[in-house]
Amino acid sequence: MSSSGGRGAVTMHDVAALAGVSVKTVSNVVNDYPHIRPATREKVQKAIDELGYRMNLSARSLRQGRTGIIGLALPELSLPYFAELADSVIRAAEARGVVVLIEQTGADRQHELDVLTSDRRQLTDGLIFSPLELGPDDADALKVDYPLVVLGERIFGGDWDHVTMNNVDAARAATQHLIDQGRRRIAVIGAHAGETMGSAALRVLGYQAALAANGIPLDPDLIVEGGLWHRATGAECIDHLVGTGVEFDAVFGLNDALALGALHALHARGIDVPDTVAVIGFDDIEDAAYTSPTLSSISPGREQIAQEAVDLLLARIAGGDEAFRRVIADFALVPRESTGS
Amino acid sequence: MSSSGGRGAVTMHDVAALAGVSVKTVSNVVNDYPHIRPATREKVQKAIDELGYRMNLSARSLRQGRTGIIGLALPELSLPYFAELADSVIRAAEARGVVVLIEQTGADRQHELDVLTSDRRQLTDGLIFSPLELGPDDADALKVDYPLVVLGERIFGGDWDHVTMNNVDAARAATQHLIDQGRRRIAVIGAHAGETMGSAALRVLGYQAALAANGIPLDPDLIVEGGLWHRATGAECIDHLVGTGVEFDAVFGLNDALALGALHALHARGIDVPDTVAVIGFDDIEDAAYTSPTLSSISPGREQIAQEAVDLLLARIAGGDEAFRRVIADFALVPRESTGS
DNA sequence: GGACGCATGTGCAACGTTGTAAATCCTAGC
DNA sequence: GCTAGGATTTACAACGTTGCACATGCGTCC
Repeated sequence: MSSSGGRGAVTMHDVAALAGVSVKTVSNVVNDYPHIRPATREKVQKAIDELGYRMNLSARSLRQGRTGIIGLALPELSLPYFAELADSVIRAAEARGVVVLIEQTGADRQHELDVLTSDRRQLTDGLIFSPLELGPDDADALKVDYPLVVLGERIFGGDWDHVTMNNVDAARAATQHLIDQGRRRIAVIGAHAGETMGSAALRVLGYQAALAANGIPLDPDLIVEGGLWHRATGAECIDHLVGTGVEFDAVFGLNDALALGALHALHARGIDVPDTVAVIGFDDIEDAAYTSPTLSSISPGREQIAQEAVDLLLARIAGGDEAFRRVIADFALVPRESTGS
Repeated sequence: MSSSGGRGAVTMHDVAALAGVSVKTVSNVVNDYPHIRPATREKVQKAIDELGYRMNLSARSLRQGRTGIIGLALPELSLPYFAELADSVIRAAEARGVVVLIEQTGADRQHELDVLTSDRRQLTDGLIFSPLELGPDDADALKVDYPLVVLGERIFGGDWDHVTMNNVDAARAATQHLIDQGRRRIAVIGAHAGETMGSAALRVLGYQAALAANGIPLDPDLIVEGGLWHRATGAECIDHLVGTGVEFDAVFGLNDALALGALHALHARGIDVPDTVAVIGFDDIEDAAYTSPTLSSISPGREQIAQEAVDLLLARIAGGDEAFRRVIADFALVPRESTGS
């Protein structure tokens, strides 16, 4: 009856007493120590089952200096890309026997800094960190004394493991796709002025490279600023573009949320997608396949990113090799209706 | 320089030694024990700062029997409703000084049962559980010996706290809204045959009530089954409806994902929304405001649900009152373009 | 026949913190 | 100056587990 749970205080001592062995033997059984006679193992297992024993993880953590918890710090779960990323990270972690503590930074720089030194780091064996606001100037803050894996592009070349994607090439592919459809006046929305690093800057770089490779002149009026990559921002960018009267026949949203906001705003103004304006996004969130029209996008290999990140972190936690690694995930162009496919 | 972090082993003993007090005094300072001389407190604080001391939370947990972590079990984060719910729960928890461990059940019954008895329950002080597949027969499994707050409708009247919404009334309001727009052939998508409990059954009940109240006959052909409430299912439901040739001028998606899938499928078939077919969803996910056309929905008071759930759980963890409570969150109709607003 | 070596099981201490109860310090009251 | 009584501080044990070093048991090799 007593069920399990933990509150109810059945410890290794109880199991040991019932099985007639020492506490340490129970510990050995639980931890799959190899040298145990089958009979003993069975006896102990029976006692465990009978009492509904569950390991006290706090005690184990105290003793081992490990919690079996990894942290995942990201901007916010209500952004679909990060929700899907979290989903993948949790699955990957579960497959490897650890659990995930999620912290939201709200894309606030101070909050991102805080997360690195929070008391909670003491509760996790390591951190997978996806910063949005930290820049090269904050590199020092990332020199932490616990295992850290950084996702994304904001800060290069520090002493930590890094999982990223080739933003430049991916953005170039997205832009090239628009060009292949015959578009020449391609707007980019969500740019971050003044940044030379980070996803925004790199993706704009890829955009420029594609234009250059096709001999299309760069029109600064087609590059629209947009701080937060939310749907609302995407809509505002379109409003801005239309407001300035600049001509455009395609929109490259630096992420899908921006592109979705753009779709929305274009639709509201009666501008046909893709006939009048083609739209492509970046991230390939689940939504992209269900909008009207469906949204072309760049699939960033989210699953791969999540798994690599967890693997790198666990390797770092386990100790061993010293070299910090950079993993670059694969991307793929996913053409859909919004670019006429 | 040594920064903080925790790996690096500075304990209360170190602080005590540096400050020239006992370990317990350090503990007292850290825990804001009232009777400490200001001079002592200052001395200790200085030592703490100097050494960059951080409390070892595993040790504290072991000693106190509490971890400061609460669990949140939900189907999957890639479903926008649950991502947004998780966002709200994490915020609410943070405001109250606890952190959240998320477990995904994948909407699998066995996985939902496992989560209740998992070793991880030992790591959390309590659980907020949003089951999708458990039914009344599983009520016994929910009789656990740790603090539990159940979200949603699947299982009523057990010995646990419950945060829910009035699904029947909300569904009735959604249906009534469609009727108010002059619709009479209203399809429902995502129904679960044979269930008498759970969101699906209750929302269908509200749908039926609205029809009855307006003297509209119930046509079973307009009630379309749909197990998983994903976008893909919503699209399939529309395909099914169209396939059977049954006439309809409105669709009530039992959640927004279904409704979004329906919008998609209707668009693909060239059926105009809302002129030919009006569509309403349920959950009011962020997406609903950005689709084309924007999606009318029922806002379930997600923020309120999250806060109440965390508050109930923390109250239960703190002990105290014995009576199990049921909180019913408010809902609101949010009319948008998809119903002609 | 004795010793060696591996398989198996055990006792003890320690992980870092906090509850308890008791020690010590002060200040006011006489 | 002396003492009661609250304010402060402290020593000790215990939370449940595991690493370590060691004890025991047993088959095998010379």
